[in-house]
Amino acid sequence: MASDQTRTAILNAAERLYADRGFGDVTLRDIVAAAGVNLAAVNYHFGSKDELIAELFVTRSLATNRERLNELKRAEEAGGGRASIDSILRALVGPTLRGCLGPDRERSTAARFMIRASIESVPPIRRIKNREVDHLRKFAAAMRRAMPGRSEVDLYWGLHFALAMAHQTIRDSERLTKLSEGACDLDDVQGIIDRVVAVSVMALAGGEIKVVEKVSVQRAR
Amino acid sequence: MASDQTRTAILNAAERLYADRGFGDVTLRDIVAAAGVNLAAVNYHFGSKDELIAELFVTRSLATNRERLNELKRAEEAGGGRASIDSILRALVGPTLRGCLGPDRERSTAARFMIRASIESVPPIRRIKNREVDHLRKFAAAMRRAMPGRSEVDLYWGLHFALAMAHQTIRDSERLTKLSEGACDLDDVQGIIDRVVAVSVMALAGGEIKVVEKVSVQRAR
DNA sequence: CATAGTTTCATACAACTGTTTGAATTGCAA
DNA sequence: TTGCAATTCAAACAGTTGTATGAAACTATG
Repeated sequence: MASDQTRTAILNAAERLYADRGFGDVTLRDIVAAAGVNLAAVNYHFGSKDELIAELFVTRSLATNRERLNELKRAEEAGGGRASIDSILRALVGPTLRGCLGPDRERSTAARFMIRASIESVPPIRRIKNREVDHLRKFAAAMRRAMPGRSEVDLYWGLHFALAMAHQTIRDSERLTKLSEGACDLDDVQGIIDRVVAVSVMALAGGEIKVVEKVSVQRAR
Repeated sequence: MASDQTRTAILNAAERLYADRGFGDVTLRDIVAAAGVNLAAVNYHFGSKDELIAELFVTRSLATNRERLNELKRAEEAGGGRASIDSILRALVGPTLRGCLGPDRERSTAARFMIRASIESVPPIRRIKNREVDHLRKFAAAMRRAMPGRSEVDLYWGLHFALAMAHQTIRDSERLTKLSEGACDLDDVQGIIDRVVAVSVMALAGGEIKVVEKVSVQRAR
């Protein structure tokens, strides 16, 4: 049963290539060359190029969502059923940022692939991506519990901005490095997470120091 | 001299198509069909597809930068030589947001094209885009003057986050609309600009917050 | 009007895309 | 071993891509 070997070789090669170069200019021939398998193997094992992409996206999407929800659950348990806004946002942006940035990018391929997928809206993915909203709704609900005084609209914008900062940091880390001439350390993942979370919390809490102190405590560990 | 007519027809059609559907799946034949000109006209007037894209990007890039700098200059004059951090950030994200969002998207094609260009990194554009850093440096300098007490790193991150929120809002406005079930009004451009600027200013001006964070950093090391 | 230079056009080209085919090979059960 | 299904492979397919060609149509100047 060597079929599994070929299948996973294709999946791994495709994920890496898509993560590195985007969906636009990666051909099936590139993938099979990188995987060391025959061209027809893709269609044999997956049916079509689109189905390969879809499988890749679904698998990784579920994994990322699971990781986020696990972290959210841990935060809620630690807080006696109600997580702090700080820890909620940390659960939201932490997994992706940790996966994409930092010096050890072993697992990062998966996360970088997801970033690509969230940027280049290719048809097979677009059809699936609607479910992401349902996933984010869980975080919106947790945020509502953490900040009952805040309006729905403010909460949604806060969530949106948190994801925006995280994603853009991953996508365009190069520009920030150039602009700051290396002063902004993109390898300090924990620092980046702290920063993104701190700004998001400020945006939601209107700059209350109490909340912020919590951030600093976690950062110092 | 009807050549100009054909040239601009191609430029307009290409810009609109690229803005709407991305660089990935817009062919020269799509462009010439939309422009109502012959297929060979593109290569005759621009040399190649890549040169067409490059010209489009350079033109629009200069226009956007000019608009931003004009707004920055006005803000600096109004402030007697030193613009407020608020107005600087407004000059940075305002033009793009106004161009891309809102109910009257007549001029938006140019701005949406620029967003596409900043997302899908196609070779002819990638070669040019390094100049953007020089442009952003002017805003970084203005921010430095407005907040002399702030560290360079904090300023760069603030600039980076401001752009991140603006771009993501344009790019993924659909998700926010769905998530909030229409509660977040993407047509209220001025409100969005205010929101992005407010959060960015908070991220930069949250004085005590940053101090606390800095202390915690020292403790952490 | 005539003519030189510019612009348009239909058409063809070579390269590349995802997909299919049918034969060859493999691994395992009888 | 024999037989059979699953898998791999080289080759070819039809479609699309950006680009090139050479003739036709046009424009403006003498």
